[in-house]
Amino acid sequence: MQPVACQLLAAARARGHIGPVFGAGAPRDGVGLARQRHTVTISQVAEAAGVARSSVSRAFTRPHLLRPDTVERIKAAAARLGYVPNHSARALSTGLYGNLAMIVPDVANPFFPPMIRAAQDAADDLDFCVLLGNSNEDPANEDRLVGKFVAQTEGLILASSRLPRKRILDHAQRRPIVLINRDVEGIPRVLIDSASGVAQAVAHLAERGHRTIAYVSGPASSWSDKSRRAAAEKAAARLGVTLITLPARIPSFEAGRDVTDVLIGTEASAAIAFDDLTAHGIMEGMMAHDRAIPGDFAIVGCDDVLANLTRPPLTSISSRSQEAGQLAVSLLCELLRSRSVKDARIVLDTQLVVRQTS
Amino acid sequence: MQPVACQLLAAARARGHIGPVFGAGAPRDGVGLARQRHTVTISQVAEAAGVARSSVSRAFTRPHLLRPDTVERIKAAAARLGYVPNHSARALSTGLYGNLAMIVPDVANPFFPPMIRAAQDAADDLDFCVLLGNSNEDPANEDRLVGKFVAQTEGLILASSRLPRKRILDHAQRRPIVLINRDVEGIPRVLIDSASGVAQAVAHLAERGHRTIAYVSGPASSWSDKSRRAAAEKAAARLGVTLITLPARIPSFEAGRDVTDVLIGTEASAAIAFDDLTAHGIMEGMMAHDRAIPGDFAIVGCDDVLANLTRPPLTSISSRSQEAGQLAVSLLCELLRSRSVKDARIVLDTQLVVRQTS
DNA sequence: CGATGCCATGCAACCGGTTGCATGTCAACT
DNA sequence: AGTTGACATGCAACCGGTTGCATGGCATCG
Repeated sequence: MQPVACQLLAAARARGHIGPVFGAGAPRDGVGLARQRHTVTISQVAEAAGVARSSVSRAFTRPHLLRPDTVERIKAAAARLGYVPNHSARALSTGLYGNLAMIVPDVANPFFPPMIRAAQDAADDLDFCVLLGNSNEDPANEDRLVGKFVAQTEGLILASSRLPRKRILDHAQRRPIVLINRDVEGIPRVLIDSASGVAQAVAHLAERGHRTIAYVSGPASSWSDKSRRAAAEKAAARLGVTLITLPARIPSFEAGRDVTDVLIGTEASAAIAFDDLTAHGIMEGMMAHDRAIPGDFAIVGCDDVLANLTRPPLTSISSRSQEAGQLAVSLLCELLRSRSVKDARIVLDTQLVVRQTS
Repeated sequence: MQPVACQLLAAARARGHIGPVFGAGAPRDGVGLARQRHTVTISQVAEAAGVARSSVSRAFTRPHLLRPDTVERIKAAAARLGYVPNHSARALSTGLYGNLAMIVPDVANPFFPPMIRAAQDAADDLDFCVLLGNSNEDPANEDRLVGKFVAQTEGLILASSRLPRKRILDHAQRRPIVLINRDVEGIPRVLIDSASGVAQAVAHLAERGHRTIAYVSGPASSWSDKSRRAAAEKAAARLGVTLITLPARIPSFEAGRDVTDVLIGTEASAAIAFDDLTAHGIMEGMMAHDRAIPGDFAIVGCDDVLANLTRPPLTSISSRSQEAGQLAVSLLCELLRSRSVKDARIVLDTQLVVRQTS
């Protein structure tokens, strides 16, 4: 690392944890953030334009109440002075923040960025700002983030929430919440029903002659994982093939690679993984053990985030994460308008995308 | 799509664009967002605890000013009522928002998520919330987002900003700004110096006997692109190899694949691409034309976001996006503390990572 | 020409915390 | 016992917009 960088980081570390800058019950002594330099306020614009403060306010929020030339004059003065409305003041008096929050387990997991993007674009269309949180797959952390965000957002979107049901219900009582890939009755939710795709995958593998199939699972608290596993078991039972389940804690390339050793010791000749990352790890693991894919071992991923990136291209189950992100925002707005669509449950079904690993 | 989803989206569309909910100069008539249900305020806690409002405030922000048992009593009352401090009110009176904003060209471009995550984790440590923006590679949009965010953040991080220099300087005058991968004098910046890696790549390719090398460029307004191209030209000149440059507008798999047709018509036997996505597109394009990689054509990517995902694994130039994200936050905090580190310029050098496409 | 009413604007209270200053209490010290 | 001062708490102004109500001007109508 460059010396400057080191120095700065060291300085930051040394001082950084003096105390939080903000947050519920946080003392702010000794942090010494410089207060924002004096900004232009509505009063200064009023004075410059020779009108009352309220007229300036109206010029921006309800211009039809003022004479057009007055609006013009005020806006000109505002522009000249570089006036920007103070968000907090406005939020305080209107009770509206203009913010939404979105919390995901891991921003860097390729499943989420497209979803985040879609949600953000949708929010942006409605002129909301998006606060993004990263729970790091940790319920306690997720809970903390919700606490941080509720104080400045109209509502929250929790994607693949790892929170206990009870906590979600608690939070939902304070602020509108929409869930993605988590099924809690009474809370509006958008579910990507990978179960349908998983069932297709099992059928597909059975058809190719596989008699024992492994399901390599994901996070225990994940609704998606539960639903995928259940679908796999059900389909297997119906088709008379054996299904075994292997755990792979946090979904990642490494987790998949590590589980391969166990996988090789089983009867399974094919695996369905919780997600594409895990599947890819298994692919590499198998190849490292000189197993040909799909000749010796077939693999199906989930969420289809890698598509043709792998060699051979990975068979996977389509995900509709972008639609989910967008719908979650729509749903949240609906919820904000009328507190009535309480129990929406939108299900997006999925398809098996056959490529060359199966 | 499911009927429910359709219906909801239709409803959202129909109503959605009545007008923005918030924002500078946005009328809020007719939107009809329900005001947040009545929340517990400091006054209610004060009454419940039998103290003045100011004491409640102090119990949370400077408890050492109060007798311990009073603090206890107040906190108990607050907890019982479910009091949560109002973020806006606090921000209004202190002038501190506790928010940072980060704007990137494209959240879904795999280069950014790790950087976003690192920045977010760093901000979280300092108890800041992060507002995320997606400029969609569009300067006008980026400008608009800055405008939306300044009103509620202490400072902004612009990653790979596409804004004209002038605009950046303007914005920096209102709010502290830190840049990532954009070099504007007077604005603190963190630069991932891919030039060093690009030079290594050219040398590496020259050594393998390539006499003509193509540089497939990225966005014209990108600092990274300019610096990579310059480094490639300089290294080529020094080593006596010919360098040709081909444009590929927005970095993506498709752009890379599309440029292949042109590439094949040139003398080049190797290419360095603006990023890994483009490189991957070129790989596929070449394979579609029955060119072997690296036998017939060598390819080097940049940013190393795909690593061993491709077949054969892509030679690339390491990026240090996570460090960059983290450093940007440190730098911004530094800037907030003392308005003095005005002209920091942190450079992170990079390395060629040789895999199997070269 | 005076009454009527609409329209444009101003006034002042309010949103919910924070904070400088004033006040009151009590212990310690002369 | 009286003075001093530290400490705990209350009071009220303030942060910067928003908004219900009051006011004054002007055009319209009878």
